Amino acid sequence: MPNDLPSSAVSVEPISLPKTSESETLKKIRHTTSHVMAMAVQKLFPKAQVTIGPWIENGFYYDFDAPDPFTEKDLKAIKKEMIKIINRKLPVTREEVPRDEAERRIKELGEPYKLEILADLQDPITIYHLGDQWWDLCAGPHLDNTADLNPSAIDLESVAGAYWRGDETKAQLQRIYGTAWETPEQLAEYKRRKEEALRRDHRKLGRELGLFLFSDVVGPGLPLWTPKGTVLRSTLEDFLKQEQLKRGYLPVVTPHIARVDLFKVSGHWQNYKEDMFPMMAEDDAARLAEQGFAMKPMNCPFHIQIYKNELRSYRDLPMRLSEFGTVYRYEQSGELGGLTRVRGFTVDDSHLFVTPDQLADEFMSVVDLILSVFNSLQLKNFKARLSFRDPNSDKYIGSDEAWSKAESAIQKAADALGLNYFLGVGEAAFYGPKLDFIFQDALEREWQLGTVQVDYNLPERFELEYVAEDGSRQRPVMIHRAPFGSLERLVGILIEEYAGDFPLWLAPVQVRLLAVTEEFLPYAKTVAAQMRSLGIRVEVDTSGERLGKMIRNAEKQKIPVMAVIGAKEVEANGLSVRTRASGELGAIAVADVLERLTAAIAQYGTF
RNA sequence: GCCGGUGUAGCUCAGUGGUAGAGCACUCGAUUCGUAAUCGAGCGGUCGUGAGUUCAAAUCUCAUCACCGGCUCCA
Repeated sequence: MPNDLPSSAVSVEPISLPKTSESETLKKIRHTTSHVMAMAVQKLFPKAQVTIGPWIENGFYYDFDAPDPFTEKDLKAIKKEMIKIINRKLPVTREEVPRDEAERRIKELGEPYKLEILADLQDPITIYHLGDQWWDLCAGPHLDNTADLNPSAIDLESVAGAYWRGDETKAQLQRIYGTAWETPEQLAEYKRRKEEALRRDHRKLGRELGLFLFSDVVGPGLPLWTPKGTVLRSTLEDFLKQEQLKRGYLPVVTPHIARVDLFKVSGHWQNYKEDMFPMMAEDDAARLAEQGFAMKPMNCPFHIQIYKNELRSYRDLPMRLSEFGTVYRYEQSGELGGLTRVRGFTVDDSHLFVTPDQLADEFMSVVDLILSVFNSLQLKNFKARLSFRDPNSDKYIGSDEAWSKAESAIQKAADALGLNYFLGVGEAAFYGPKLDFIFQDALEREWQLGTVQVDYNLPERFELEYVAEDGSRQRPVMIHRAPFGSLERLVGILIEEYAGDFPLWLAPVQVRLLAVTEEFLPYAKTVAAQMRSLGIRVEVDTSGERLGKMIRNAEKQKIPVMAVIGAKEVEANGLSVRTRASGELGAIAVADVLERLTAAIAQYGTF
């Protein structure tokens, strides 16, 4: 990397930025700051009603019900008011009050949301006061005095709409996000890291590295893949296809659309219609009769048709049908973003049809595959979530019995594998529970990639069967699974994980050849042809620029291996190799470079 | 879909009512060069789109589209 810092820059103690959950001090600071902010807001906007204002990992927020939405301009005034409050050195005092007393006081203030919160609180009810000016229901903990806050370590970041109790059908509140630290240096470091994260943003890198694009004319959420981006995608596809071949998966191909009737049988039409593109019908009569075609939001109903094509024997099972199937989901406009949330994406989908006896083993071998895929991709930071249904919701198909069976099958397998998981109630698919693998992007937002799902319901709805050993007809169980989740989301996460610096085997361009002057271009082209014939992705820089500029350009494109060619190299039939990771390696014979490159690529290693 | 913000050249951005700018990229010319930017010239924008206000709109107003940060939802 170019070193823009003065070389005299001394190394300083790195500033640590703990998460709120890791620091009692930060918990206090952020609780108290959020109260100070709420007090400031109510001073400036007396009609604003308070609701909740918790700390979050990097700061805090507070939700208000305000007659007019806050704008970013309001934040400045609020911050100013907060500083005044801090400077008044108000003591923060805790008070325990009986429930009816709390109720009386809240009614006196006229804060309906607080009343709702109170109803859910366990005794004892605690109130925190800022001097005698303002109080809020709160479990604490808090600082002792507003003067313990450092105004230079506090910042208000953004405003957003948020629904009361996270429920779309309830009132929309105005949320203000802020952050607060022990020292101004920590705040500065926090902001610096946020900017750094922006540099890893896959949307920015995707454009800079020329991997994918969006076109207003094509439509939102519909990525277009450039030649380089397509190399990435297909390298990932090929990698997984090979892994799956080793494990007995059978590739299939199915169309992008199907009759609506198919989705009625599967339940998508009833339970997933909101997420589907509108039906295509020949005319209004057909539309009314719901006789039309729909883009597929999932691949399962199609694979099921292939299963059903013949009478299956227990000897055929497990049957593992796999497809990189592109699906279309009509996501709400505000949910779209980069490659992590799109409207058309490719699922590395497989559906395993198994006997009940095979379920546990198959499930575990799927998880094994998923973990080995993550390992090959050097993805280490993920969480496993058991995504079960919400018992109070009616958005699921199938019997309670089928659900309990599926959920306990997943939990048992996860336990047997020693997976460190957490429970996500209400996160299940409409047809069955899942084991999901969750990753973070550069901005610490969470995204689900890999998933395994156990499904007793679709086999029921499609009346799937196999002939058992005793000649009886039995119902198979389905496992839906996708290690990548979707190619689009995976590539988005990988770009940010690697900061665009792809490992050699994945890099869209693996080698760039740089001729010191144009007279060495013919030699460069000969070497390039040799590399290409070995399957190495190589480019020759024909720009005629100076070497320094060509290296700079290759570095900016994050090409892992550069090879410089001048008189010495031509003379010795060699290459002067420079890698992004290690810099100049000196002169190496062409034959050796070829051998080392092919070996490194084959082993997912580095040059 | 909802709340807030942003749309000026391929990219990054300046320009707040009076004749559209810079750097990089691109093209051409000169230079033939040894490990992160050679020099010069040129090309390039109905200022997201559509209405409106005004003698005059990139700039003010409204609508609309897209993107960004959240909420909801999700691979």
